Amino acid sequence: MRIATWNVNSLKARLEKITWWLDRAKPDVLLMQETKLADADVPAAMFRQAGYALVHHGEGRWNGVAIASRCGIDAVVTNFGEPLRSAQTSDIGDDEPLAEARMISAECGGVRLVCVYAPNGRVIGSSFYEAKLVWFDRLARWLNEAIDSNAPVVLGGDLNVAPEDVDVWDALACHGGTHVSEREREAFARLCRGGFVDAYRLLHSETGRYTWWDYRAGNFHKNFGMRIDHLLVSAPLKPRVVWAEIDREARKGKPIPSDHAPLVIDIDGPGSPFDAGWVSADERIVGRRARLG
DNA sequence: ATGCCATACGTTGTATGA
Repeated sequence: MRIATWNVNSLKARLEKITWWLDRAKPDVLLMQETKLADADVPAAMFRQAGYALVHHGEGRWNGVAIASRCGIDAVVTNFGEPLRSAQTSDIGDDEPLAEARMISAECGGVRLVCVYAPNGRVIGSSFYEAKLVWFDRLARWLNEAIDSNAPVVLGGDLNVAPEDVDVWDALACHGGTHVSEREREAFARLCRGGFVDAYRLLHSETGRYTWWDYRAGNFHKNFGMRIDHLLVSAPLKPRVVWAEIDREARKGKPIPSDHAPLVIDIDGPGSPFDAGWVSADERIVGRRARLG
């Protein structure tokens, strides 16, 4: 079983790229974030033609999460099982980050998938940063209450946290910003203490592997990125993960790609092979010298 | 990176992203 996650940065703008990628990587389940669509506007026909059922949880302009599956979709949960209330709703408290479409979950082929898009945080110490941490609290609470960690579960998506310094291109340059702060990393670590393990790091110890690169300043070409998209697996799945890769090829070329690349894992057996397009360690060093020089 | 690119919404600009 092949499971993938991809922040598509607009499902509408990425239709052609996604169609290409479904045929390329042939995932059984694809978790998507930043669809930027209302539920009524999802391109269900495209996914159906490609052989996938689609469930979506969106609000329109921002955020939006979806799961495409070709091995069934059952028991769908959105927004931690609560109604999506707008920020204008008067009874919503500061500790109730329910106004944004950032979570959808479903059971596909015997695995419970939890697809999330964590808030960005913007600036450390800002209200957005605090809201990000509150959102992680809410996620941890829902996992604790609603999820059996002794069952096969995959928690995946854009978590907007680089768990370790090796997960960013330059730890010094990133220091003081969001995605790498102690409190954000603690929120990530708490998920792992709750029984989940970072499936990519199970199989890859190398540095220089990222899932996001800024569109600007040639950052992709220089491999100045961050590993902020993750697939965390519950304990029963840990010994069943046989392969993991970040598809750097999907971040290239025309039409314009998302600024994130898909992350893929195979459970039990290998899926359809593809070349993820990673350069050698030596080439990465050349890129680094070019910046420092 | 100080927002250099990209998205949506909407209209000659604003909000957001990580």
